[in-house]
Amino acid sequence: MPKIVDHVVQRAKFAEAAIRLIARDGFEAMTMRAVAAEAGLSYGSLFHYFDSKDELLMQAVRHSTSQQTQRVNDFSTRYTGLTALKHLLCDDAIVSDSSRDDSVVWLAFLYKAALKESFSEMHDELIEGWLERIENLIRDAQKAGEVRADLDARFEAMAIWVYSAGISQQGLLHPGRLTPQQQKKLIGSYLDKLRKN
Amino acid sequence: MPKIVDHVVQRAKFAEAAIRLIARDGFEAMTMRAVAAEAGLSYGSLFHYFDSKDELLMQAVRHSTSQQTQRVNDFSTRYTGLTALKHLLCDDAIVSDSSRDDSVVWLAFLYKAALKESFSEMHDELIEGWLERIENLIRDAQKAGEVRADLDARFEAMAIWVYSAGISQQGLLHPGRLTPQQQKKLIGSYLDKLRKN
Amino acid sequence: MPKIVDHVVQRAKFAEAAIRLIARDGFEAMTMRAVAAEAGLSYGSLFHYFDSKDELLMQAVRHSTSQQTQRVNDFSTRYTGLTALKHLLCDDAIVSDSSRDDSVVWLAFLYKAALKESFSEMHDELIEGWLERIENLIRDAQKAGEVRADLDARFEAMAIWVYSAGISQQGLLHPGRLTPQQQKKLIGSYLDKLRKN
Amino acid sequence: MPKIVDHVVQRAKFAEAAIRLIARDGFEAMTMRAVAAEAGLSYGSLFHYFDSKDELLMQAVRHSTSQQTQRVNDFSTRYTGLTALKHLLCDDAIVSDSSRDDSVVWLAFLYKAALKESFSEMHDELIEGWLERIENLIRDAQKAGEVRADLDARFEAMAIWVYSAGISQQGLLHPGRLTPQQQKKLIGSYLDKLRKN
DNA sequence: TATGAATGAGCGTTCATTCAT
DNA sequence: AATGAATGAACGCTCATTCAT
Repeated sequence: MPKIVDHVVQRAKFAEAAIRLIARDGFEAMTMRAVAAEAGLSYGSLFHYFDSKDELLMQAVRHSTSQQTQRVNDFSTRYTGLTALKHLLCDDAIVSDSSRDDSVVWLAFLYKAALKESFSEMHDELIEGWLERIENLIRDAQKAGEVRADLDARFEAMAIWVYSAGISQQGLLHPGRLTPQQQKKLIGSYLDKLRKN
Repeated sequence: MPKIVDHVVQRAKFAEAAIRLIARDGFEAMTMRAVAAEAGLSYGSLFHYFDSKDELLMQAVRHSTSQQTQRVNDFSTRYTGLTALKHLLCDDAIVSDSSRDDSVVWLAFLYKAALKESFSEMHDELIEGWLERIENLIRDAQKAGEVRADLDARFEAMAIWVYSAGISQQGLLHPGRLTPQQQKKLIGSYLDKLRKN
Repeated sequence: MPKIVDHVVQRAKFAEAAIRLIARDGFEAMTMRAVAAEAGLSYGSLFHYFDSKDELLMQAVRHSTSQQTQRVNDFSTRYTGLTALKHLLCDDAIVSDSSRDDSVVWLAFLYKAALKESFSEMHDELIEGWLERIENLIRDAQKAGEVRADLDARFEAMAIWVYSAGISQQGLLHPGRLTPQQQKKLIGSYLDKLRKN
Repeated sequence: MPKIVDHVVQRAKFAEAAIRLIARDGFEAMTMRAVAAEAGLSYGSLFHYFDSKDELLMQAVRHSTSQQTQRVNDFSTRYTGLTALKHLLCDDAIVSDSSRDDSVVWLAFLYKAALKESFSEMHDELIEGWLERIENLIRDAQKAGEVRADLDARFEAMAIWVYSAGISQQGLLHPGRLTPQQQKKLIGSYLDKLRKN
């Protein structure tokens, strides 16, 4: 019988190592050798788990977004409507020290998505998931009377999404100018504009 | 004197070639040889005009933003206040086929700015210029009674900026989902929220 | 006892898989993993049956030549002298679609034999067997009065051998220019030159 | 002005180095680094002159065959008919120590030609040239009354070609069994069979 | 100044072989 | 015996940068 190993665990180790290295120097400057070393595993084994460097990036993105998703799900069970939306956006958009790594990985991924079909498709799917989630929360908030009923939920979801994408981007690039507090304020200010009266 | 003009012209040729190649395959995939070939100039001369590949990227960004600035200046002389702001944002944010190249270069630049001091500094300066411009237009609009006087112009400028950055990003990645029309609508919808009553 | 049969059967399975893969892309492009997959057996077990990739090639050659030998033996029991020789040569030299795989493996083996002692020795032994067989058939034919008695059987055997080696090689490389019919005609034409009057 | 170098000379240096290394260990075992070192030139420059390792092999084959062709041309101007043919074949087929390198390169090339279209095409063209040359010499010999007029020149050219290919192959693999003298004798013996009477 | 040849460190990836289970 | 995960040296190839002309 072969050595028994948990593929999921090994892939996660590599993905986490990749996230740290991408955050430090970018995806292109990250070498596969460095990933193996950072993960504390051998160079050769890296290629048992990932067919290519690009696939490793995809897994890194899945890893970091699934962690976010998990946190978001926690909020969803505790809050509803506009409050849930605020938590979702704050968790998603706000770039603090603790989430800087994920943000750089995300930016690397966006860059790839702008250039390569396979990444673009994955990006599409991820975004569609977020958009639906936001749209549904807006509808909930409309039903609960928190948000003006005349707004088009889909359109507002898109607006909220691009807004938080912008905040995330600028928060990453200018942590001094756009502190977490300011990011929260921007989001709060935007959501207030949706409120009934 | 004519030599200096030549120098500027050559740099512009290289910058334009770089923009096309970055838009096609990304900055890392762009080779210096390919830039020279695309520009129709010799390989060796490229290094007379740019000390490094990174410097060429910076010049490409300067080239593409200066063209935008020029267009924006045209609007500024013809319009004022909220109308000028709308033109500025539409020109800056909206990603159509014709501006896709510039948008990819900008994304490559953002990615670098997230990782490398020298790019980050340049990004800072560029953004600061845009922010001031937006802030001043908001103040003008407030003076003209177009925009509510109780709003903090600086804060709203920041909000507008991140919003348009998000639109630009998503417009690049999802030209199908976020068409130029929808981008305009998003901007218009946002500016409307600033209007008095 | 049944274990030994199994052993032989497994080796044959691997050898046949190797033959198919070598014929497709060459020995160097053939990976041990691919052999195991093609054979439908596990990767690790391959190394229980063969100490190295080179040994697998040797076994592949043995496998394909032993099949030829078997066919040749059939002819030997049914025919004698020049007729047997003709059958032997046609079976050995002629490259049809069905024997292309074996021919590529043989070429890979020749190439190795030109470079590596261990392969060269094996090649020597195989050739020596063929040469003796041919020589004996020529002698038989001489005794039977089919072939001129003044010819040196050993020398003619060598000539026949290199001739058929050349046909085999060119038949493999130019199936269009050197069809099975033409190959047969070349062999027939040559053997005719040995005939008494 | 750039450094002035003779591309043809540089390519020849690399090709000769490649020929020596292929003859020693085979094409697959030959590394590009070793070629550069053997040629006394830098590793990087190798790729200015050859886009790939396969292209280097092609050039090595062209280099070694063009040398042969040159020698053959010398014979052609000095001899005619059967005598010229004998010189052509002896030069082409006979594997002595001095031509062993070329023969191994040729075998490596044959192996590639059996597997890869681009090599196969090049092989085709080379062979066609040789076949025509042989055919013409046979016709000349027929006109001169040296060779029986009833023979099909094209068919006999093919026969001679495969015969000499076989001799070359076996001469390479068994220099002990098939010495240059024996090779000459085989060729002479074959040509005698074509002679009138 | 202009040119393109030269350089070599460094990359992603491969893969025969080993070995723990 | 059987399995497939682990290993790491080695490969072809790239390319920014340097430099001789």
